[in-house]
Amino acid sequence: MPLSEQQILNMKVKRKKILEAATYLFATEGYGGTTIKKVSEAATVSFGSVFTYFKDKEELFYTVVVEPLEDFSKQMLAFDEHAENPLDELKRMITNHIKIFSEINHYLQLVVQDIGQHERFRESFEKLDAFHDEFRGKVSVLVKNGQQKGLLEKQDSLIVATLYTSLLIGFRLNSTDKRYSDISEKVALSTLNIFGPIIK
Amino acid sequence: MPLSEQQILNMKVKRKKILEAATYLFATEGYGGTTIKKVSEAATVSFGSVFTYFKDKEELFYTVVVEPLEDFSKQMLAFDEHAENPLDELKRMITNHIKIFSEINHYLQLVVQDIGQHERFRESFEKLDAFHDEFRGKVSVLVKNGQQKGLLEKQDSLIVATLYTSLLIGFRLNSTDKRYSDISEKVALSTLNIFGPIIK
Amino acid sequence: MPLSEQQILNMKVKRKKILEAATYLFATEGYGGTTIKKVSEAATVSFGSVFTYFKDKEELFYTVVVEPLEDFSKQMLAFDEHAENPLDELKRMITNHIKIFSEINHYLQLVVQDIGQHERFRESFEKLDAFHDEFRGKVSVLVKNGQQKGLLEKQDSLIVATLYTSLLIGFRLNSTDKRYSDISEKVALSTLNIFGPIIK
Amino acid sequence: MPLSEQQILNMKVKRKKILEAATYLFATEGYGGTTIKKVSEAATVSFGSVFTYFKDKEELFYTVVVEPLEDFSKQMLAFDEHAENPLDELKRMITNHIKIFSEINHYLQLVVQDIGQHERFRESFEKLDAFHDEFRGKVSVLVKNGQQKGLLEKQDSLIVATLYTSLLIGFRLNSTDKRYSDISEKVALSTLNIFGPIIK
DNA sequence: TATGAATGAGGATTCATTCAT
DNA sequence: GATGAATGAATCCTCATTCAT
Repeated sequence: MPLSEQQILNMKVKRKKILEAATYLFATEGYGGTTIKKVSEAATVSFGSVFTYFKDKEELFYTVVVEPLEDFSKQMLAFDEHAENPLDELKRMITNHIKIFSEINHYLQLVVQDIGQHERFRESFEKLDAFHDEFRGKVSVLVKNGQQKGLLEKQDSLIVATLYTSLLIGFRLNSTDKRYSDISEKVALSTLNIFGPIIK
Repeated sequence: MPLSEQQILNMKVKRKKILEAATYLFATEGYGGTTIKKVSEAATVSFGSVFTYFKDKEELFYTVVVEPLEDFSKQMLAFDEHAENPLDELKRMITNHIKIFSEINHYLQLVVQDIGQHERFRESFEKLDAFHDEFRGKVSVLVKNGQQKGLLEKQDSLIVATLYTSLLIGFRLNSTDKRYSDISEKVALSTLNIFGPIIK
Repeated sequence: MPLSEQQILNMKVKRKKILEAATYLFATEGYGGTTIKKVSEAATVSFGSVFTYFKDKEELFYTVVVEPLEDFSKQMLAFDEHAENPLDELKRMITNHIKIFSEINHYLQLVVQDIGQHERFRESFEKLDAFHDEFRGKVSVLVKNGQQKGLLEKQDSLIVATLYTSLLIGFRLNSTDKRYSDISEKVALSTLNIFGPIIK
Repeated sequence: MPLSEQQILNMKVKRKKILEAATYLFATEGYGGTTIKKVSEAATVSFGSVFTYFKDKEELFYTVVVEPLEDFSKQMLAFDEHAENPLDELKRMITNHIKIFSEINHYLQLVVQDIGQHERFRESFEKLDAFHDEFRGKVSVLVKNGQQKGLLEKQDSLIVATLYTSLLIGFRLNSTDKRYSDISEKVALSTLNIFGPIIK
């Protein structure tokens, strides 16, 4: 007797509630500071249910880090590195990225934790690392494109791409409480500078 | 019976060994993943000794975060925001900062953890935050100085200062394994761009 | 709506599969080491079904111990304690018993567990104990019979009967892996000695 | 600062109390039915102390099975398989073994559990098995010796030795409650029969 | 001050049992 | 009857902290 539509739906909702609670808690209290009991309470789910959906705490953490990555990755890579006008594309990209980052406060904390303790969270770290490489690579191509067209000054494009990621991450970490939106335009403009635009 | 010179020295050495071990462990395994036993073993110190030097785990963490801050702060603030030639000073400053950051891999992990979980580590976070404000403020003054002298393009100097910190932090986080030194010069040059130098 | 023939048959088959799986698991992994999930998987039956057939784990264990007892008892008592020729009867009996025991490896493990932990498994233990008494009694009568006919040397017949049971049990326990059949004839002969046959 | 004599003594006592409580509980309630809490209470020791002395439950079980083996083994092997008069030696041995077994009620339950679930308790089982082999081998030599001297009838000596062990184990299991001592002499005499003594 | 055994509260995990479908 | 998700009590184990030596 297979599960009914309704049951499957309920389960999906439940699973999502757990993941959301876990994301928040892992981010704000760390892996060790997060207990399954806290998660179950925050998700308004029974204690045992957490284990119905996730084998153990580690799998829960892994899922919380890796599962959003696909969607996040898609958003972050949504720019055209071969654009006719690389400078415009760059501006659009930056604005977009800042917007994306402004919405993933907790997730980013998780990511940073995972990176910092990559020995401990090896598997999920590898996924993150793979994405990071892909992302930097693509940004780097766009930068080269801009440089060849004489729109950006010559710099090591991979380094610049890395600095750009660094900036995105670091800025989000630095701005825990403040509202991004108020200043995002200014931020975007200043950020563009990192790429050394020749005519703005 | 007062302690002999030698004893006092031994105790200082021991305390330092504990702090070093704790820094490494807190950074790589997190607060929850770090146990006093691990610390004592990594420091080649008896289990009980850790409690001789630190009241409890929390105090150990606090110390590990806050104690290096004084020295770190001094190094980070060692630039002249009223320099005659702000652009040169900026270059000098960046190079210096990158060098400093290259040496504090583990400590920075700690800092990021502390910031991310500032609810949990309130006291130490406040110290970090205070330093951050001071630092940004001073950088911001230097930037304004440069702008007034027409050497830097006009931007919101506080935002730029924040981005600069973000970049320093983010870049260090991103470069877990690679050797900074190999690329630090290029990084410094690209980083300068953030400040919008008009003539380089 | 009464159940169809087929349904009733299916249920009997299912029940039996569960009992067989449970016998094996209780025997090899102990009561505590056996979980309902394992049983359901080994019986290729759904998790919930185990509870359809057995109220709880305890009832399952009880059934697994007690239900085979009736049949086992019948087989074990299938000898004539008033036989004309007690020595021949004894030989026949021993051979038969050894054969029976050779086929009940797992069940015997269960029995021994039950006996060893009789406090815990009081109810089933009582059934086992009752059978044991009956069995020893009947063997003892046969032995006395033989002694009176001058075919067996005088010994305490109940003690001998107890030793005989002990030997059957002990030998089965000792021979986990080896094939009984290869040596069963020799074993039977040597076992006979316990009864002190005067002319063999 | 090494532990004082007194402390070391206390620890030995504590360790022994735990082992005794564990032996009793494992024997009467099984591995799964025995909880660390029960053990600690029965040993009048704090819960945590059990883990100070034994890494985990499994190690506790292992120790409880294997540690007494050395002493037990020594006692059980204390007979001369090359004795001038094998029959006398056999009698002495049997009496001695019955006495030994009369004192190890709980331990034997443990052993039987270990054997029955040898898959689960592989390591300790191997130790038991090794002893069993040695024991049977030595008994077998004594039997052969007796047979060559015409004091015992010809039988497969290894099978007889196995039957003998079986009987010792089986009898102990069968006699949970009764006092051995009352009947041990009769038991010894009847047991001797297994070896087929020609003149008694 | 140094040491490491003692303690028990707290946390992860398991699992028998219930129950809605 | 059949199924398997939901539940939380019970269990193993860890570990910060205490304290006797």
